[in-house]
Amino acid sequence: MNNLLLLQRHNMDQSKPNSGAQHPKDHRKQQLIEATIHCISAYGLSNTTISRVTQAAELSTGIANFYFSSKKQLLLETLQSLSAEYEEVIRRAFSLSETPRKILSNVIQARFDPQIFTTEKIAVWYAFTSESRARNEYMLICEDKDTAFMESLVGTVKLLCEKDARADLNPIAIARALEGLLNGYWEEALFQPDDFD
Amino acid sequence: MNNLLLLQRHNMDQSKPNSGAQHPKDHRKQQLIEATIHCISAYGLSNTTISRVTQAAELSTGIANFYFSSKKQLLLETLQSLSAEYEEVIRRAFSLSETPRKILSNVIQARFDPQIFTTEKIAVWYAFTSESRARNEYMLICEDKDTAFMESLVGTVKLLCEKDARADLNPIAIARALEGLLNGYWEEALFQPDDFD
DNA sequence: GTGTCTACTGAATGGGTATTCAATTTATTA
DNA sequence: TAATAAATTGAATACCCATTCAGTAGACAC
Repeated sequence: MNNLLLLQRHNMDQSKPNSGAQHPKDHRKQQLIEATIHCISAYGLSNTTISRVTQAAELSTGIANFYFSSKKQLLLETLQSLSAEYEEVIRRAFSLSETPRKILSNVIQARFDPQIFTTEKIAVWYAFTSESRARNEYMLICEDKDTAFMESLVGTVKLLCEKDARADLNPIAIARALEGLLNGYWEEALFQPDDFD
Repeated sequence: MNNLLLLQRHNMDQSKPNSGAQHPKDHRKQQLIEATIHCISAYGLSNTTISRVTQAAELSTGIANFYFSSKKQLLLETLQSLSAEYEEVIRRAFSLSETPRKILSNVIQARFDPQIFTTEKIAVWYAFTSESRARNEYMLICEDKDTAFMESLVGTVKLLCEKDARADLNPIAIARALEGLLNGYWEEALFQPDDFD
């Protein structure tokens, strides 16, 4: 209980520097979303319960339905949060407007950015991807994650090929192989937690 | 009910040609495993219930616990069945002992073999992969699937590089990129059911 | 101090689901 | 055909879990 109160205070305090952009309410939501990511990773989507999530967040059972209309909504917002974070990291890497070669390098780096390249988060992506056939809301988000990245990647590779006057190379195939390679490293992280570049 | 009886007879009849290797019991198990694959693909692992599985198999509720000690066991054997099938298809492609180039081509073909390259089965692989962090039994099988394939792939690519006297190429990197490319097509199948080579 | 508002709690509720098992149907044997 | 064994059923059981809501605790106003 003492921990709980400390945690609340701590969160409240943190909310002040963030001007008005982030309400105190959002802190609790974010806290629950993070606990959800942890639980999906640790127990799997099928064994992620409200009770486990709220326990991981060191809050009471009822809190989840106080901040989210339902468990379904909590899961959806968890995926949305993950997606927004991913897109932000990748977008930033692209927006550093330098040479195509540098952009490509930055994007590859970005895929290993500790903010998104986490065993936990990768496990959660897999979980939602696998359920996306059953849930259209998931499908749209998961699909977006890949296509947005791929389109930008193809564009950059195309620029690089033109710059180097390598018309013999197929930018789409190269971008695909690169994306596949990166996904391969992501998947590997799932099986071997101790993993390097 | 009529359908059910026809199905049973049908299965029994089929069991006879298979000598003693496959007991009649195995038919029911296989039938339930196939229904499980369908349900995981259609509803997701978290919404796959015994009731749904048995309904999909057009059998009674109790049957699952008659052939499998528990739901957990049914899921595990479903994954094992999928894994055995995958390995068999890939192994066959490798064992056709021809030139490295031909082997490589066969292996790539094999990854699109209709026996394993099915939207349903790919969705199920994703589902189990995502839960593998939580369940060690899943982890071992999912990991095996990838490493066994990769090792053989690296070996073949290495042969190919030597044969063509291309010491400048890195076989491991090439094999990884190829595997990534193939996985990319698999993932795409999840989102775009109408998909070609 | 009293009152009110907001954030939060956690026991209680209700719906769902895995599992059991006595009864029934089907196959096998005498 | 009758008797016995094996396979299958599905209602009953017991458990789990999402959701609710009456109640508690702290913050702030007066």
